[in-house]
Parts: sequence; structure tokens; C-alpha cells
Amino acid sequence: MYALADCNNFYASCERVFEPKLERRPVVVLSNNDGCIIARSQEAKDIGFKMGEPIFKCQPKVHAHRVIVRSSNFSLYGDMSRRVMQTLRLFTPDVEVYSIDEAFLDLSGLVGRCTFDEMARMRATVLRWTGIPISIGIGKTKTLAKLANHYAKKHPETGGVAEIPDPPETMLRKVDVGDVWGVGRQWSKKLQMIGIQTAFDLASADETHLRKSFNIMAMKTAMELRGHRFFGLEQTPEQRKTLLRSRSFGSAVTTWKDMSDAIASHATRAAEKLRQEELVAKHLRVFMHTSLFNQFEPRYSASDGVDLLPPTNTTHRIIKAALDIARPLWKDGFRYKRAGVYMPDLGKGPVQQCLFDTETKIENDKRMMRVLDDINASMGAGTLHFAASGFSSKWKMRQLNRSPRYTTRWDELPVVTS
DNA sequence: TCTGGGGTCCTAGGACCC
DNA sequence: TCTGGGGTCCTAGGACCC
Repeated sequence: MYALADCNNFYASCERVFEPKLERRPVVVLSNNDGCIIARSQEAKDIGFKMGEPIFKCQPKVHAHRVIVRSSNFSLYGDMSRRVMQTLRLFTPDVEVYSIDEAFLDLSGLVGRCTFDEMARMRATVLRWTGIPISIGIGKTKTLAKLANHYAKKHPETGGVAEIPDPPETMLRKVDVGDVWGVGRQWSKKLQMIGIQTAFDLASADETHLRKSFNIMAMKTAMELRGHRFFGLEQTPEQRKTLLRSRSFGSAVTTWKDMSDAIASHATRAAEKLRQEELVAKHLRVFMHTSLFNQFEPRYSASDGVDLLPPTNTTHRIIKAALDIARPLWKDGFRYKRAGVYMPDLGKGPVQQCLFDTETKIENDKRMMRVLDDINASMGAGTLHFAASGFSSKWKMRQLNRSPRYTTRWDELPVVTS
């Protein structure tokens, strides 16, 4: 059996742990730049706030219901996630961390014990130790565990833990096909047109037809609903294949200086990530564009790329390549809203060297990056940085309502007053 | 005034090989 | 009149996930 443990309204729950007065109040958490709603407490969902809704469009609702609005605080959420995952691992070592707020568990190690009771105990432990409420779904396949989890969330009478019954028909009939893991908006529409409304319908559908009309994934999803296992537990993360670093600007960028600062910063962060994962980039793309939404301003979007020869993770090489790409893309007179760097082709291990790079030069680069990373690790990110990324924060994120980073900064620890 | 930031996989079509 | 039968690799676009 598999279990899926999923934190309820995770970001909103994290905010509540350290600010109990938010209990029973509607809470929404915003995306970077305080743009869209990316998490909602149950109360906020009940009022009708939608996932992904731009906050400026629902200000009246915010005021009317005295909604608590928070900027995102990923330092806090990341650390709380680590604590939840650690707690799960006490119950079985076979844990796949699937996202910041979800984990799959392989329960085959629990032989002899009642899986349902054990999962109920796990849920209570996570709540007591971290303050985060979770829901747990149990099923023979990952897709079924996901479905049971969805059911547990929708039906409070389950107490937050649900298991696929045997036979599964009753539960599968109660779940819309669009709520099945792997079925998104487009497929959901298409499936309903051919009469497939519920998870049960999908499980009963003809697999060769699904294969033909959709693709192999749709077929596997249907088979998983029937109890055929296609997706296993993946505990060692696969080597990443692409890397993207980008941000919308806090306020529109109108000068090349601000743009080049931003692109150099993204290049720096991408290079750091590469070194962390011992990867090198073979190709680098840079893009920039104006607002996708504003109808009344001139629009512009541009991108270009180069092969990196030799493939590299050295910050100054990547900054230089990125700025060389970006300079010809830049056009005066636009209000830029976003820029970033993209590395679509990553590699590991020995790389083809360039004929004209000497061994010493490469060794020197490596040593320099090691010193840079060591200093930034011990004294704080960004302590040492390249001048190309500048000193202004004009283009940086807007975050007006971020809570303290309670668990990761000595100077932001929670304070208890009587 | 104001709309996030990442990832994965699959398929079709074109370019190329013999 | 009339033009084979295999392959591979790459890319773009579209679906999906959080």
C-alpha cells in the first residue's frame, strides 16, 4: 500500500502556527511580488477566493471579510516542510518527498500493524509536533492514494485519513474525473465530452481508446485507478534536466542598468544552483518581456541563447555570456516586467573542454567558485557578489506583508509575551 | 498601480542518416 | 505512367504537476 500525506492549506497553516490569532480567520498567502493568491485557509476558500486570483481584483472582498493577507515566506515554509517530512520518516523510512507539502509513503514496511490506525497516529503526531494539520490517503497505487487523500480533505467526517475501500467503486464514483491526479483542465473537458464524468468512469474506460485519444499517461492513470501499479516510490531525486531563474520586477524596469543587474543576479543564482547539484550548463538562454496583461502599453518580448563552450557552472562566465546575449535584446522605451535565464541542457561529469582554455585557467575558476561559495555559506548569501549584479534593489520583489522567518533567523525568533 | 515561479513528460514533424 | 524502407535526433508546443 501507498499513503499520500498532504499538508492542509500549507502556507496558510504555517502562518498560523506562529500567529495563533489567525485561527478561524480567513488567511490568504500571495505569490512573489504580492501578485496572486497562492494559498488560502479554509475560511478564505469558503468566502470564494480562487487559487491564482490577482489580489488587486478582490480588494473589496478582502476588506469586507477582514481577510489576513500575507506575502509568501518561503524560508519559513521550507523549514516547516522539513520538520513535517522528518516526522513522517519516524513512521517509515520509505518516504518520497513529492513537493513542499506532500509526501508519498510506501507502507509495505508496516506489516502486521493496522495501516489505518498507524496513519491516524502519524497524522496526530505531525499536528502535535509541528502544528501543521495534514490529510492522509491510503491506496494500492499512488493515483489511488492521491484520490483517497482528496476524499479525506473533502469529507471532514473521515478525520483526515481515508483508505480506498474494497471494492473501490463507491469512493471512485464520488470523485470528479478532473480531481484525479494527472487529469487537468483540458483532459477533464475532453473526457466529459465522451461521457467520462467520475474517477470510476475513467477506471472503467477502454485503455486502448485512452491511449489513442490522449496519450500513454492517460492510459496509465486509468490503469492505476484499477489498482495496476505504474508509478513507484522515487526516493533518490533524478538529476534535473532544466534550470530556470527569473522574477517579475517589483516595479517596471526602464533602464539597461537595472535590467543588466537583474540578469546578472539571475545568472549568479542559476550558477550557484548548478554548483550545488554538481552540474554544468551546456546552453544558456536569456529572456525579457513587458507586461503580459497591460493592453495600453507597447509590448515587447525577446529571447536568445548561446552554447556554453566549454559547459560551465562558473558564475563570471555565465554572467558574461548572459549579458552578451541580453545587450542586443534590450530596446529603450519599454516598461519591462520580467526577465530571466534558462538552461535547458544540463550535464554532469567530465565535459568536452575548449581547445584554447588552459588547465590552470579552469582550475583557478573552480578554486575561486569554492572560495565564493564557502564565504557565502558561512557569512550569508550574497555577502560576496559580482559587481555586475549591482547594488540597487529597484527591480527587486515587493513583499509588504511578510511574516518573520521565525525558525531560520536568530533575529526573527518568535517572542512570547504575557 | 496592480496578474508567480518553478518543473516533468509526450507527441508530431522535420532534418538527417543508411 | 513513374520515386523505398527503414532508422535517430532535435525542437516546439501542449498537456500535466506543485
